[in-house]
Amino acid sequence: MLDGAEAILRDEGYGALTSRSVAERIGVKQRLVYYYFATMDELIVQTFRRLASREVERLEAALTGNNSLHEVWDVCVHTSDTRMVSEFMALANRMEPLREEVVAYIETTRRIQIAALEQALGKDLAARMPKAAIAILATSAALTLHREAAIGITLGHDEVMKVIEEFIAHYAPLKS
Amino acid sequence: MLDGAEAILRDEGYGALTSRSVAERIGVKQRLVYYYFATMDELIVQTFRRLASREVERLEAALTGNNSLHEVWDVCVHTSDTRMVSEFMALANRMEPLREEVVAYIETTRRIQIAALEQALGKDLAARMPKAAIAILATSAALTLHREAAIGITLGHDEVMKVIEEFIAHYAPLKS
DNA sequence: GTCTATACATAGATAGAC
DNA sequence: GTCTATCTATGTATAGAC
Repeated sequence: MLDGAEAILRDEGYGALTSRSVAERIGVKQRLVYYYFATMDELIVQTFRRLASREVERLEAALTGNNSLHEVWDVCVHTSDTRMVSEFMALANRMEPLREEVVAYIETTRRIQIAALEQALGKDLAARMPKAAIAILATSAALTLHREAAIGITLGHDEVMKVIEEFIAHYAPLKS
Repeated sequence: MLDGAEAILRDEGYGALTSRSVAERIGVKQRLVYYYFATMDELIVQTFRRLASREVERLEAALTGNNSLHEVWDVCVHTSDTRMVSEFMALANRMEPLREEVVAYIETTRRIQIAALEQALGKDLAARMPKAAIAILATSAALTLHREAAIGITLGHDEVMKVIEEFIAHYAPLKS
């Protein structure tokens, strides 16, 4: 059921996420949704909770690697869940219980990204730029690229990816 | 009526934008919305069109100034419409006529931002970084800051604003 | 132009049989 | 656990009076 909810959010956005659409997606009747979840809000929160913990796990695993910065960046970019996080952020504006979880999730991922930068950059020259700023610049750009690509915009996309990847390659040369 | 639609999008998101909510907002009956607009989609497209042309005008005016980069950045940050552009992007995913207009709008604003960077940076060292990349990094971060602030996140916000403002101040010293 | 009234679809949620 | 059936609220959109 959570799988169905995720699929709908990813493919059609939260406007299409209804008890009926979830039920149809997984081949059961609408009533069953309310057997497992008291309200739609609860289904949404639990869907987010599962997605968020899965993402945090991926990021934490990437952080332990030998090339943590590359791996963390890879997780940030090659996730088809970017669209979903965007949907959850929109929902969070008017669902208090979800809001708290989204806030906690974003702060956690940001801290992991900052940790990866600190490991990679050390006391290098790049230390002039606060790690938090680099993390926000890079992840914001990744989000924008996904959102824009979804509606057919590509202007400048190659350039910004190149800049970020060269930055990473420069300050965190690959170890084997 | 367009004012009412904007207010709702800004305050409550597109999920709350209905013919009834617009009518109530401006103190008329729901039927009147369909006197002025054939469908809700048409109201949405026209609301976006007005907002977009207003933004483009502001950006173009900023571009002609003596400190164009500062002014363009100022327009990008000090617009309470960031939230709305976000809502329109979400809507564009499932409304073809709106999609085209949103694409055109974003490409236009990006070109203006790039023009401002070219004026300010000239053949400076910063030319190593493509202007399109700088534009995307900065505007994406501005969008993220607005969206996150709306749900109560501030982690790293001061740092990234400082980085961007110092970049601008460094490469485009203020002229009087 | 602005209104009352209403048709019709679909949303969330519940009752109760099997 | 899963179903059929249904209640109520709210959405888009239209008919037609004033």
